Amino acid sequence: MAQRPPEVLASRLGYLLKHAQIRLGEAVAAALAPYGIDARELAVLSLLSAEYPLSQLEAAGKLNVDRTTMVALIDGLEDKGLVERRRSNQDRRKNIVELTETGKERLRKADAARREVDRLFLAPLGLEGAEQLVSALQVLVIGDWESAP
Amino acid sequence: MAQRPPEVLASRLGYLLKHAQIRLGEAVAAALAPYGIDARELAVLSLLSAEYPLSQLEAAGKLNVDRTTMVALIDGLEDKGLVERRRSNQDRRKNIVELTETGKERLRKADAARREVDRLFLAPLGLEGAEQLVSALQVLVIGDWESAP
DNA sequence: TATTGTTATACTCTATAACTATA
DNA sequence: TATAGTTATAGAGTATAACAATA
Repeated sequence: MAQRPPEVLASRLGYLLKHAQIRLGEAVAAALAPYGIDARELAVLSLLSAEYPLSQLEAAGKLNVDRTTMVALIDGLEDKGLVERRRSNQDRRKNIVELTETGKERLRKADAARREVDRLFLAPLGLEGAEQLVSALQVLVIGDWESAP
Repeated sequence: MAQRPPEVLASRLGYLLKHAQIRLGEAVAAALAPYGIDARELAVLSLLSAEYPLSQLEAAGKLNVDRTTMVALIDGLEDKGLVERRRSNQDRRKNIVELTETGKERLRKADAARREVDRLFLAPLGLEGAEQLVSALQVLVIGDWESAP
């Protein structure tokens, strides 16, 4: 297990963000394990479910992963029976990726588990504090895009 | 450059923490480049400056890096003339790592640059919002240790 | 010619195992 | 026997380059 954070580092934004992410990541990984997927695969399923239809390259762009990485990601999800590739009729170079029925069901359950992890993770802040934290992070991460659409 | 975040992901804590870290990390890397060190090397210098004396293994433990990784890290800092190894007299297996005068000076300037990046990064939140965010992250990351000393 | 998906390859980062010296 | 530092090696993860199919 990790040691108590050194005081010099404990006030640095980078350190705090990194370790918050590490701890949340461990909790999410544990919560998702029973569903046989990891956090990134869940993100792929969520994206494909929300924005249809997406080709592999379009999904890769939105998730900020390389297209070669996306091939392996979709391979994995397809092996698990959660998504299917089909050729686009509009552009036969593109693979439209869609969730199977199994994939939709898995997404529903796994995402509920993830939301519960988020809730427990933020619990020490109280309801209001948790909402403030999420809002602040949204300003920092998404705020830029408001002005550059 | 990255695309605007997909709406399904923009409310997820993991996504927000990850991307906040990515953006801050890019800004910090750019700000530190003139000083010839990266964020982790700065963390090593800060730690060695704050807690003296530390052996390589002790420093590795506090920074949560493998001892073999620490060897390479110290090698790099030593090549740059920022730290020096010396055998501990109490236990000749241990390398005490200490900052050189150049290292102290570099730390001072580079850490000022890092603090300025943090300040600018948090500026959209206002002073109070920035303080609230840091406090909330400290509760999430450090809070646990209060009860387990 | 350019783009999409794919494969093979190379690269980066970190961890594991084995060795030396010290305890 | 165990620990600290080191080195060499292996592994995971990702990116780069080249290729086939399609536009």
